[in-house]
Amino acid sequence: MVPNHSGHAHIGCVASVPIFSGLPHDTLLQLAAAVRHREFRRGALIASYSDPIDNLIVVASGRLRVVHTSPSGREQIVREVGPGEFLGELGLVAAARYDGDVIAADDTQACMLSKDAVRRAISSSPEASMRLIESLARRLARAEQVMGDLGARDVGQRLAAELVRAAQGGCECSGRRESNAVVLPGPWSEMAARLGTTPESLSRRLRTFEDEGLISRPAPEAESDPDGARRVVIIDLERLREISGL
Amino acid sequence: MVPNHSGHAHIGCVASVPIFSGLPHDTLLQLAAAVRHREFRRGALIASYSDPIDNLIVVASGRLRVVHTSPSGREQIVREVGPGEFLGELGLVAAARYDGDVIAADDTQACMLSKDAVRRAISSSPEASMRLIESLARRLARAEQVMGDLGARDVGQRLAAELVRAAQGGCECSGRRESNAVVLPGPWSEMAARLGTTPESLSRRLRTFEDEGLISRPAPEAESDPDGARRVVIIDLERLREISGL
DNA sequence: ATTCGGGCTTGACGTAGGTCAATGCGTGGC
DNA sequence: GCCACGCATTGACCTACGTCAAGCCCGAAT
Repeated sequence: MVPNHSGHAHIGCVASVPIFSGLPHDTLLQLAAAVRHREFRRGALIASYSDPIDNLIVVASGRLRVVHTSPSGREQIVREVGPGEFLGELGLVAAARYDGDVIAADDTQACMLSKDAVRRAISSSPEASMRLIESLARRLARAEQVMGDLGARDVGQRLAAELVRAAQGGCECSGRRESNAVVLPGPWSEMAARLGTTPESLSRRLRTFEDEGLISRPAPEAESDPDGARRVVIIDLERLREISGL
Repeated sequence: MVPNHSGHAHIGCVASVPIFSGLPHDTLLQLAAAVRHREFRRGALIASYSDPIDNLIVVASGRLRVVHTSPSGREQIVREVGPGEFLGELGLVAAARYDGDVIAADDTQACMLSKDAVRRAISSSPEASMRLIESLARRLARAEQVMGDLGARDVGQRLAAELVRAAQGGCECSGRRESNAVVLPGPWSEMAARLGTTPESLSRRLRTFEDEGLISRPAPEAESDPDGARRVVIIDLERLREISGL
């Protein structure tokens, strides 16, 4: 959020993170002392599979992403981390390694917090602990949700589910909803990687939904987001919902 | 662990749970006061999809399981909870509902802890918070691992991965390893539901692995676990590992 | 013993969906 | 202006895998 106008400490950055908000001032100072502020350009590789996790990475602006790549080259997006969210929590509690590549989905500013500093901070503050727990619990719930989808539903159902989720704004990975239109960040291939399928299959399914009059995809109209933001307007939300299997 | 010889409070049950171990005695008492001890017979339904989550469920013995069922009837095991582990953590931080059915995978004894009591307990103890965080972080890591597998790997690779995981004892869902043999709890259909496939497909893949001399499945020999424990001996771990894609 | 049922295996079959390749379009570079 | 590149779309193909159905084995119940 705060650009690094190289002041002595990035307290602003740390303090603006939800899980640390409300921390006593001296604790914040301690934390800020252990911070390394970094910027990544879209597409940059932050960490690779099996790299040791030795920082809690908190994103200030932009988006990071954890991607699993199978031997055959297929990619599955496993986590997306937006402003105020974090990454690398496993390192806090154990010696661990990334089990996927971490890349910048957008130009991103992030704080690298040494795990010891974070451990100290959270064990000194029940509220911070609670917020961390909350964050993890939510993430876990979403992860298990996706597990279930990936394991038991076909592409059509997953896509439908993603669309209704996006339409309800309940989806971290979608942009704002305007009337009944949804704007997706990034290219379709990205959503394909989220849904565990290929761009081609996704394209076909979108087409059938369009043909069935469930959605429509207006031309970009040369407005809004300059870079690859796709828009889709939901026509028959109810039908989509029942396709997704509630 | 401790049977409920209806003493006034089940402190033993609560105290033996890792995330609460080391809690001060009075806090334990508070917790114990808010406990409901329950037993479930294998197959029993503890909670259904969309039921409100209003307890932290800690299993003392046995196994609980969360299953997602798709509209077409396919089932995906989303979580398995063994002794000392818990379920329902999302209820601690938000009004939430189960997004899958919770059933007893075995005869199970569990403690139902009111969320308020647990919240109080953990906010009074940094160590307890830390252990809870650790538990969630690990679970999340495993969940994301599975997400990646389900989304990007085929059944053969997933099976191979599961086998090497089991062989290394790193897998919660496998029994002990004896030499290079692994014993799986429950029927194959169960593992199929974990791997996001069907019993038939699993059977075929096991067969091809057997034909290729990577594993073998000895006859039950009328020993060990009475009920449906399957054993498989790993012959070529290295090859399995490379099939799984490291 | 006979029967029943549940889990496992196998076969045959159909299809969802992944792969490969060609085309079209829009954008940025030069 | 042109060219090149990235993304999307579409078609053709093929295979992994899910589905349905039959047979089998074994343990439990009658």
